[in-house]
Amino acid sequence: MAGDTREKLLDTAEALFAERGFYGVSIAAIADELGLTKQALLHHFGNKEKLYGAVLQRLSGDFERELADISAAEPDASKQLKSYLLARAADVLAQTNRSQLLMRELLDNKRRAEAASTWYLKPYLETLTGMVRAVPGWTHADDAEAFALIYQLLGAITYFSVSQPTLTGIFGDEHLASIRASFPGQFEALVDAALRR
Amino acid sequence: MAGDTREKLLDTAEALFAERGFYGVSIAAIADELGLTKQALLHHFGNKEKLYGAVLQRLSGDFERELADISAAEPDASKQLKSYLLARAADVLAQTNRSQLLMRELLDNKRRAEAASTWYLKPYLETLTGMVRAVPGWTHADDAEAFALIYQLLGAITYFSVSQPTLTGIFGDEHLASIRASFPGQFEALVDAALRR
DNA sequence: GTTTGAACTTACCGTTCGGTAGGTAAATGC
DNA sequence: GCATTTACCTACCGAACGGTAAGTTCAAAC
Repeated sequence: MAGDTREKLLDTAEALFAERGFYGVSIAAIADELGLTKQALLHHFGNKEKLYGAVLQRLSGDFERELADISAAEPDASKQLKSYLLARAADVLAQTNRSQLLMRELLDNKRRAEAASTWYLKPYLETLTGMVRAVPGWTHADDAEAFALIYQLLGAITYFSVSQPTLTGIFGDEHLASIRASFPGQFEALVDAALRR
Repeated sequence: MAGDTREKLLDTAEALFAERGFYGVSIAAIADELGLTKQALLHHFGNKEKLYGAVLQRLSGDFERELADISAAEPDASKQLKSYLLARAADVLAQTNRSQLLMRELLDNKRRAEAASTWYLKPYLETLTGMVRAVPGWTHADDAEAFALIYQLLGAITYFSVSQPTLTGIFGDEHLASIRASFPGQFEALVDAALRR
């Protein structure tokens, strides 16, 4: 299978899994969206679980690459962390798909057999906690403290991202737009406040 | 149907919906867990969607009641907010079920027909933003700013809560226990830092 | 110019899904 | 004491599910 064919299949599968969840999408539905039969998809990925795994694996690769890029571009570890978090906040507001997919995976993976599929998060999280301990005032924090901080900040972003569709229903487009507009500034203030201790 | 029978049915349905999601649970599976046939469940709730709706409605009632209790017990609005957030953090770490269910609902409700089922969050969220504006330094914040703050703090809690099963897989029980232990303190520091501006 | 293998296809299969129809047995109302 | 309602049950139904089997088509390899 050509590389860009594969990308196209994964794009569609990723979008649908994000929107409806693993159990909410059939392979036939994904194939339909692509103009194929479900057997064509099964031919390429073996079964539904493997297709889902391929989607997650690509996502995790992109994730780590993004983090590595920022690490390479910015020597100051404290600024690395801050700029990474702000970049993620901006990214996640613009495109909610991947946040939703990751959130679904957090909710579901305990039940799926190959839990291995999510352990890829470990190096990513460890890189982040390493960055925390490079921040002045946090050099003596233990693993648990650094991790709790990271998770609280990632949570602040992700939760909002995931909620956006619902918030449109609750508040309407205009009000949500103004909330969105004030989000990055608020979040930056939160990051600054959290890191300064 | 007797009140406590209904509670028992809703308890089981809530636990399973939280664990597997709407599409991941069949009414037969819920009924099995209760020692009934699926037709008995359908008799009580009409259809699957209505059963799910009843679960959400009960949850939202409990939610608002909890918030009202704290408002009644504590006159200082600033302390109300803080103690509510800390109480939720403690609550959510102890029992992850309801966080998971709400998260799933955030992810799915856009697709389900009766979006009305989640708008119940609106008064709850408005009460919270009202509390924010009673905090010194936040009296002149606009709706959007207050809301963004609330969501960032709720997100910090909820994301961690939802992630716990996965984190056990990544880090093991012992390390997760130490993260859990440091979480409330970290979160209190985050709340203090966020409110002080 | 034949072989091979990838990219699909149609045709199924067994299972499970949500939901309906129609019944029974026990409690409740009058 | 009879009628009605409630709480279940068994027996189905059509549709959709994930997956297998067995081709067909077609381009590249040798």
